[in-house]
Amino acid sequence: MFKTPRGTQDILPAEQPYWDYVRKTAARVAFEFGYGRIDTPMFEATSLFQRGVGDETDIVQKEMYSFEDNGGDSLTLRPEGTASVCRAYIEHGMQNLPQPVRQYYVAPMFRYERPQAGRVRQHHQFGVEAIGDASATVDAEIIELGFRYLSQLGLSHFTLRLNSLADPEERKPYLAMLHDYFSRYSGDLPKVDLARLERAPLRLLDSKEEATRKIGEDAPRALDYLGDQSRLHWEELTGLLEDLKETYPSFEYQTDHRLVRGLDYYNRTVFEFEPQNAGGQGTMIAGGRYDPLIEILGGPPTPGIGFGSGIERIILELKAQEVPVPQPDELKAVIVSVGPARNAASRLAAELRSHGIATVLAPARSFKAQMRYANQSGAVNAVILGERELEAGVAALKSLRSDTPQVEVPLDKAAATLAAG
RNA sequence: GUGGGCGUAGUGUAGUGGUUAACACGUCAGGUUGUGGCCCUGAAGAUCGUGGGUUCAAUCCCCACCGUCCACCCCA
Repeated sequence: MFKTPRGTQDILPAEQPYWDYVRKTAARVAFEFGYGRIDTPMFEATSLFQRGVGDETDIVQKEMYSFEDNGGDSLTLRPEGTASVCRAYIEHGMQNLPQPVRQYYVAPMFRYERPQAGRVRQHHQFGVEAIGDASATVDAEIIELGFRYLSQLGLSHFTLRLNSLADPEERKPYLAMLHDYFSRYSGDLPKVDLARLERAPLRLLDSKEEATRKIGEDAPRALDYLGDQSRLHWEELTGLLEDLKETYPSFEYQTDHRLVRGLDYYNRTVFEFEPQNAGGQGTMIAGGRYDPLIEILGGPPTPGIGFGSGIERIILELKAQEVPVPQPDELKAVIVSVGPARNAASRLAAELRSHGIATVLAPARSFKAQMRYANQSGAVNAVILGERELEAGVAALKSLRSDTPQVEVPLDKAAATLAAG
């Protein structure tokens, strides 16, 4: 028997209210901040991600769905959204638009990973990108957007962590210092982290190993190695975030020098929103500034900042916090009909639908079975159309939700009566 | 990629080294002739994840693989 490929899932009708709710909320909040929707292809040139995400990252090294098409081009199912949006920015000359260019997307992403809670091979992200403005105002705007998104969804009990990774030229000496620092404790480091020390020293800072965390508490902090520009940027940002507390009484953030990033293109501001009782894969929003990226991709030097938010994880959290989500519009009418009235029933169904009344025909079974069907369908009304009604030119309307008595209405009044009720 | 838990009808579970694998929910039908919900009766639905092995005999024991869940890794 066929099954969904590993790490993928069908989103069945019963789940759709959550998806509708999240997508609509995302679109509304993006709109409120002046972000326009962008859709990019689901696959791109493989080299876009190699260059943009970083050749050395795990995503590119071992998680991409890459294939060669019949023309011999190497293509890759996008593992993240930022590279594509930046490619579009360059390709369509968006530097000629008023800056910054604000765009958002809701789209599936693909990574060959081992599935677990909050991690699948096809996941969906709501992402926003503001390209073309280096000022801290935009950093604050993006963070506010993320906060508002979560708040509007009805989520609470989440935290915002914030850090600066400095600019690339400032990071080099910092990384060297970090490496030296941890090397001094190499005897006390667990195996996993010893391996990481050479590969990605920053990663030691957010290690889950107790021993490493302890050592990491006194490790050199990127924030202490910011250059003048980066420092000014940081101070402006934290100032703006303090102001945000005036607008949003529940807004909080904490700077956390252990917050780092796996993707290469980030500089300066990085941030994450996560649930307070986060399990393994809890991060709901992760973002940051990526000033070097556009140039890396062959565009003019152009700053940018954005975030990605995993919809599957948001939905997990909506369920965990028991946030009620709007249910789809209800089915209004099930037409129950027998024998010679079935044709008239079809015509009546078309008539009701043309008035925007959701209508289904009960299956051609016994009368009793049709009534049962109507009851189980969850519809508001049964519309009964039998020989007697047909002769009288009426339909019998019976409420399935209450015990109000059944009424007969002329066929041409049925739509109006149902719409009113 | 590493480690651990788990794989029995659509769903949730029970069960046993040996004849027709059980229960609940769900589905379908019927309970007299045109009225649902409750109730009653019946039916359909499972190669007991797959492939090997042990055994006279395996759904049950062993191994491998696959899948799933969880943690690591990584990340949204």
